[in-house]
Amino acid sequence: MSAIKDTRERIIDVAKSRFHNRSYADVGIKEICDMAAIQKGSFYHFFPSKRDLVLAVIDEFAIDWANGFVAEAFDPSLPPMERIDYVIDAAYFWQKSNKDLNGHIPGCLFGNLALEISTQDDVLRAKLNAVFTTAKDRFKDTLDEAVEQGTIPPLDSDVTAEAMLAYLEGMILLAKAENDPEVIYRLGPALKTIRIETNPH
Amino acid sequence: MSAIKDTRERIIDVAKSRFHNRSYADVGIKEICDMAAIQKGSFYHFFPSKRDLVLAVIDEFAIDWANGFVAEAFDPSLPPMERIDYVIDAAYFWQKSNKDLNGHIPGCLFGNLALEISTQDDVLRAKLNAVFTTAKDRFKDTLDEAVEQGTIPPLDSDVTAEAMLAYLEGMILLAKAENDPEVIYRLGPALKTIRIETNPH
DNA sequence: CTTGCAATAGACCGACCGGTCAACTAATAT
DNA sequence: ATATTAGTTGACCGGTCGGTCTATTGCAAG
Repeated sequence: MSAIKDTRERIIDVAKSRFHNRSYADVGIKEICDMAAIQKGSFYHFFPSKRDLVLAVIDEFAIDWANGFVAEAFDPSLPPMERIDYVIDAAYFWQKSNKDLNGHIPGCLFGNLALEISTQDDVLRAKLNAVFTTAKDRFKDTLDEAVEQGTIPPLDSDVTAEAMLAYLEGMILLAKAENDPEVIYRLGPALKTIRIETNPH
Repeated sequence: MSAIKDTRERIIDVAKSRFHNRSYADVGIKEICDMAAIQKGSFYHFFPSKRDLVLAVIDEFAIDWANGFVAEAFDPSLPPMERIDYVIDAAYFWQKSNKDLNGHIPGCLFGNLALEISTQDDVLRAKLNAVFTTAKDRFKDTLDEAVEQGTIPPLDSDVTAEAMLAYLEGMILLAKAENDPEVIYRLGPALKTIRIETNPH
């Protein structure tokens, strides 16, 4: 209601962009407090620990993502396989605009965190994994629909969806290493050609 | 020559496995010194900074890798496309054996570091990117050979090679998030089906 | 034997880390 | 009007961070 955003929300906003553009370990509580213009006491009033903050950040970002370009890209009014092209476009523009703003490709927050802390915190790892599973399911639904409509031959939609997600994350990883969003445009077209056949047994 | 390894080498060995299994930020100089059974003075005699250490670790690991399973997988005596299957096998066994040892999939050191520090250190980023370029070239040579032998139709071997590398890194990322090497087996078969056509213009 | 330098030891540094705490203020419910 | 609680302040904590420095050792060349 007020012009000044809720403190908790402000903390998460600040942390979200910083974790995304740098890393979990590199961003300290002090910095987050300064940028959110609050004191440490307030921070620890809302979050018992830094770990609880990143948990909340993952939740919030997953919601942003689902309501943002994922909702657009997986628009049911588009033909199924066109949605997948849309995912590439969305990823490209997102990374590119971020680079234009601050000179660097941030990559995917979930991918970044997964590689940084999966071996160190199993709860965090499981949470990230759940986000990936949700993303995979969007691909799977799309593939199932495409098969139903006869756009593509039947396949193992679940595993193919996972493969597509892997490819997407891999592209973003290489784009980040090269600091060049064009990688996504260059490699993007292959995304919808990935296929894993149904395993007969 | 001596039974006790050279100090510098011991530092790198210790750092290599720790950076790989945890993260750059999470592993401190003190810990590395303790595990290598040396004092800080010795460490800073060989490395001006932690950053210089990780630079050296990347070099060493790239050599290990090239001489290790990369050399095996891209064995010229194998039919080209079989080499690509071998890459999957090698990645699977490497991740699996590491999990059996310490309970966690470490992922790819280069991918881990790329996502952790690409936005924070451009020199490190460029070095990691160079490692990826080298890896891509192995795929490219293999594809060119396959085309030459008529095993596969002509394609854009350079971009396809990059796409294969992206997919490989993406698989490993998801496997780490799931902490399950089977992801690599499940998704692996699609690697050699990735194709990007030559762009006519 | 001595000179010189690479290698090592280990105490030390200021800065910063995540986190705590007691005191205070503002809003709300009765 | 009062009691209760949510929110906030900012000083403070022990520990660890990457890194420095001086002193000492071991070895090798002259």
